[in-house]
Amino acid sequence: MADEPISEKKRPATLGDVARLAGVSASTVSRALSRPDLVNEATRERITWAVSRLGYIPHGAARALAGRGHRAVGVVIPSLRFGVFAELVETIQARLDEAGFGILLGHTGGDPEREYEQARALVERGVDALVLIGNAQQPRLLRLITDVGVPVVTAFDYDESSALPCVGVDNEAAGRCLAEHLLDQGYDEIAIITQPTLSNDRSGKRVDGVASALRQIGRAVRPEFLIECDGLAPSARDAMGALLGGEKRPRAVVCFSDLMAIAATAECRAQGIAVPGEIAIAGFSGIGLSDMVDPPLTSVRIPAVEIGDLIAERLLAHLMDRAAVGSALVAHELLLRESTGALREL
Amino acid sequence: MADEPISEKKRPATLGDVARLAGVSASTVSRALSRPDLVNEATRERITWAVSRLGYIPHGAARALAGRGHRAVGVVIPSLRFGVFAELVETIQARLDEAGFGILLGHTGGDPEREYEQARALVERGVDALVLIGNAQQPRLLRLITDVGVPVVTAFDYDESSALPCVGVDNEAAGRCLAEHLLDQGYDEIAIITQPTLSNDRSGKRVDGVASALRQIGRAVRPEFLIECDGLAPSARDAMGALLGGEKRPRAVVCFSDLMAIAATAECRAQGIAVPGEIAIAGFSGIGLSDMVDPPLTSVRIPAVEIGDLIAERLLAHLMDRAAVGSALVAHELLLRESTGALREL
DNA sequence: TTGTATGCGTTATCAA
DNA sequence: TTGATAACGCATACAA
Repeated sequence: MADEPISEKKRPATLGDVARLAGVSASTVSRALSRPDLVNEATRERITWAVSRLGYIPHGAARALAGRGHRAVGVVIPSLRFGVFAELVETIQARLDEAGFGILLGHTGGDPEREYEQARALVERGVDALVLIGNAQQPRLLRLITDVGVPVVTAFDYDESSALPCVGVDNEAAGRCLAEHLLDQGYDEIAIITQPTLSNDRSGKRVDGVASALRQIGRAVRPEFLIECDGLAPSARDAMGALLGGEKRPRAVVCFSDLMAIAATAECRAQGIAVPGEIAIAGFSGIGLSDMVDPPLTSVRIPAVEIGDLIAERLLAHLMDRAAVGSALVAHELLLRESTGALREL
Repeated sequence: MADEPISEKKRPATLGDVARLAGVSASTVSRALSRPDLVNEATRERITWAVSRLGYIPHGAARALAGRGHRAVGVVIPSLRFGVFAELVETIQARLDEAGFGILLGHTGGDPEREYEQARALVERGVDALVLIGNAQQPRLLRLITDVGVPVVTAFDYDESSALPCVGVDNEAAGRCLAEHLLDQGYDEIAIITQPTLSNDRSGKRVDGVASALRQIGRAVRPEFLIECDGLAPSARDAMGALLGGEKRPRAVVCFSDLMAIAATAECRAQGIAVPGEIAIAGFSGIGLSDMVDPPLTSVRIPAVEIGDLIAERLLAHLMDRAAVGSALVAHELLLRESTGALREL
C-alpha cells in the first residue's frame, strides 16, 4: 500500500512490466497467459502473482494487431426497440461471450443507407464477423463484404437464393399460414399493418404470403388495406384508425409485430369495436406479452433465441475452426389465441 | 477489372498500399485522412482516389495502438429484454455514433459477479469509457475502475453519495410518489412485485420509497406483500397468483416494471378480479405499451432516452474535451391512468 | 507541405 | 522451457 508510488496508476501495466516483476521475458509472460501448459509450473506461478500484483490487463488492440483477431463480431439491427432484435442481440452476445468474443452494435432505424454505414464502421473497428438482418442488403454493402472478406450471417429471413448465409424463418410461408388461419375462421377481408416494405424484406415477403393465401380463394389484398407505419405503437394505432375510418372495413387485421397488434387492439377498444367479435387482430413475433393482453393475441412466433443461438454457433465454428457457414431454416409457429377467435355469428 | 490479380483480395489494403499507389509517404496519407486541411489539394485528391481505388479501410486496432484511443465505450446492462435498457443502449449508441464512437455490450442477467466480469472484459477490449446500471457496484469492480482509470457513468439511479458519477432518477422518491398516489386513491394495503432487491439497488430504493409513504400513515409493507421474481412476465404472473392466493389480499400492487404489471393484470383477469375495481395495479418505466393495454396502466415513467442522451453527452465531453463528468438527476413522471382509478365503492 | 523515424503492446518464429 | 527479435498498421514528433 504505502510503498506504492502515489501517482503510478496513470499508465496501465503492460506485459513488459509483468515480465520485469516476475523476472522473466515478455514472451514467457505472453505464453503463460495464452497457453499455460507450455510454461514451467514455478515460473507460471511467479507470473500469475505478478499479474495480479500489477492488476495487469491485456491490451486488446495490441493483441488484435499482433494477429490474434479482434475477438468481436458486429451486429447491425434496425432498432433495439423491437423485442425480437433485443432478444437476438442478447442471445448472440451471451453465446459469443462464452468463447471470449464481444459484440459491437449498430442501429439502422430501418434505413439501408445507415445499414451500409454502420456495417462499414464496424468493419473498420475490426470485427471478425458481421450479423445483419434480412436478405435485402444494398449491392455496395455486399461488395464491401466480399472486398474485406468478412464472414457474415443474416438473421430472421431464410432465403435459399440469398447471397449471404442466413438463419431465419420462411416469411412468405409465415404470412400465408397466418392468413390461411384467418380465412379458415371466416375472415375474408384481410388488412395489413406493416413497417415499410421497401426497406424491410421480411415484411415484404409476409405481405406476399398473405396475398398468396388470398389468391387461393380468388381474392387479393385491397390497396387501401395495406398500410405502412414506422412500427411503433402510436403510428400503428393511427394506422388502425385509418382502417376503421375507411369506406369499407376489414374483417381481420394482420400486424407484422405484436407491438403494432396491441396498439391496433387499443384503437378498436377505444372505438368500441369488439375484438375478435367484429374484427380479428393478429400479430407477429410472439413476444412474451402477447398472451398477457386482452384479448390474448394470435401471433406467428419468430424464434429469435433459436436464431441467435444458431448464428452464434455458426459464427464460432467458423471463427474458431474455420468451418464453412451455411444457412438454416427455422420453423415459425402459429400461436392461436383469442384475438382471432371464431367470427361472431351476425 | 481484368487487370486485377485474381486472388489479391485476401490481404486488406493498408496505409502503405495507398501511399504507394498515390506516390506519397504513409504519413501523408495518414494526415490526409485525419486532418485533410494539412495536406495539399492535389495530393489529397490523389490520395482519396487511391483510397477508393483500393477500398482501403483503416485498421481500428492499429489506430488504437498508435494512441488514438479505441473510440468505443462499453455498456453493461442486466438484460436487453427489459425495454428501458434497450432504449438506453440504443440512445447511447446513436449519440456516440455521431462522434465516431462504437459501443460494446455486456449482459449481467442481474448478477453482480457477471457485472464485474463483463466490465472487465470490456476494459480488456479497450473501451474508452464504461456505462453501468445503478449504484451498487461490487467493491472489486470499483477498484478495477480506479485502477485502470477508465471513466464511468452509471445510469438510472441518482444517488448523491455515489462513488461514480450517475445519471438517473431518485428511485426512492419515485416509489414514494407512486405509493402516495395509491394511498390518495384509498388503497391502503399495498403489495410489491419486484426483481431481487439484493442485486438491484433501484428496486431496493423503490421499496424504501413505498415503505416510507406507508410509514407516513402509520403503516408498513407486510412481509408477505413483498414478492420477488425474475422480472419476466411468467414469474410476475405467478407472483400475482401468490398474492391473490394469500390469506389477506392487497388492495393495490406496485410492480417495478410495466411488463410485470401487465402480467399481474393478466392474472387478475384470469381470476375474474376487477382492475382497478378490486385491486389497483401500477407499473414502472412507462414503456410505449402501457397506455395501450386494458386497463391503461398507471406507471412511473423513467426517461431512458433522456438519461441516455445525458450520459452520451457527458461521455463525449470527457472523451473529446477532457471535461469532468458529473452526476445529473432527471425527473421521473407519474403517469396516471385507469389501472389505479378510484377504488370502487363497496 | 511532405517524408523519416520511432513507438504503441502483443504474438509468433526462431534459437538457445 | 525460455528468450531475443521481428512483425502487425498506424500516428506522431521531428526533420527536410
